[in-house]
Amino acid sequence: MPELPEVETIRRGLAPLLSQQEILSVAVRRKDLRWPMPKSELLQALPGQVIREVNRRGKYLLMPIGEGCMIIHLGMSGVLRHLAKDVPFIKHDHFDIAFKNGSHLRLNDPRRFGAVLWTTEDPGKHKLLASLGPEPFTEAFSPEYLFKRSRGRRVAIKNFLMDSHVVVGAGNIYSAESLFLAKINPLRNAGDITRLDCQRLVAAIKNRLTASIEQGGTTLKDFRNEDGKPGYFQQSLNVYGRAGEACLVCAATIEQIRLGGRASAFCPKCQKS
DNA sequence: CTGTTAACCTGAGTGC
DNA sequence: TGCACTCAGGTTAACA
Repeated sequence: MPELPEVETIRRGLAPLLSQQEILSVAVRRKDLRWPMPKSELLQALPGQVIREVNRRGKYLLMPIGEGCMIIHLGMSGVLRHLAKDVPFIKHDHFDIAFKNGSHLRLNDPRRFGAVLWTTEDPGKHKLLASLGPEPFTEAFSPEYLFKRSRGRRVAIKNFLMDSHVVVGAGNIYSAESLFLAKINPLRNAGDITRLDCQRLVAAIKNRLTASIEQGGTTLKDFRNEDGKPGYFQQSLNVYGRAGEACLVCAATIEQIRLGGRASAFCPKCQKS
């Protein structure tokens, strides 16, 4: 479900709500999501502590607590909500933190592709985070970086952009939307992208991610922020989910193909090459 | 190392 | 109603 803008939306919403709130208790309601949840560590380490910050690395939320750091990933269907008071558990509520002030932080994840992890080391050194590519809003994600990184690669540019080891945060929606804005065909070989293409692409990715964050993310079906509210960026989508409809720029019919197993929509006229 | 595919899982939608 | 099938915002692991 969530790509970078949705995770960032949740991060910004949660940060002020959780600051200064002392943790009363923790509920780990099943053994594992994508990976086992470290139940005994969480139950031992969290109560009595405060979530000092809510940070983000790619699509991972990082919450330093006491001597360690909780890492949460929402997978495809995860929803992390802040509940002002006690609310009964519903189906697929897998993890819950109760605060002393009566509020809760609760993770619901039907498909269970998400994760709740715990580390006492630098979270950046965690196995899952250590090899991630640069954050899209940093200078490290530059046209030159993308150009060098893509040399010799024969994967389609869309799959290349969706690889979190190249750049974090661009999933199926925003890779497609960014390629549209940059006027690049998603089928192009990554290795054939020119320096000029890289300039356009890097600018397009930063632009689309920023615009979506400003709209509170994209709600296709079930994305909700920490407060239970949907995002509005779906109104700004140009190609994702619009196969068969008219391009908003040139009126050509949006096409859809499958790339790396994912539906990939593009405008055959605006994105010829 | 590169590239491709299957796998993890539930739920919603579609067609018969 | 029910069944079979497809698809969905992510990412890793296994394979050629």
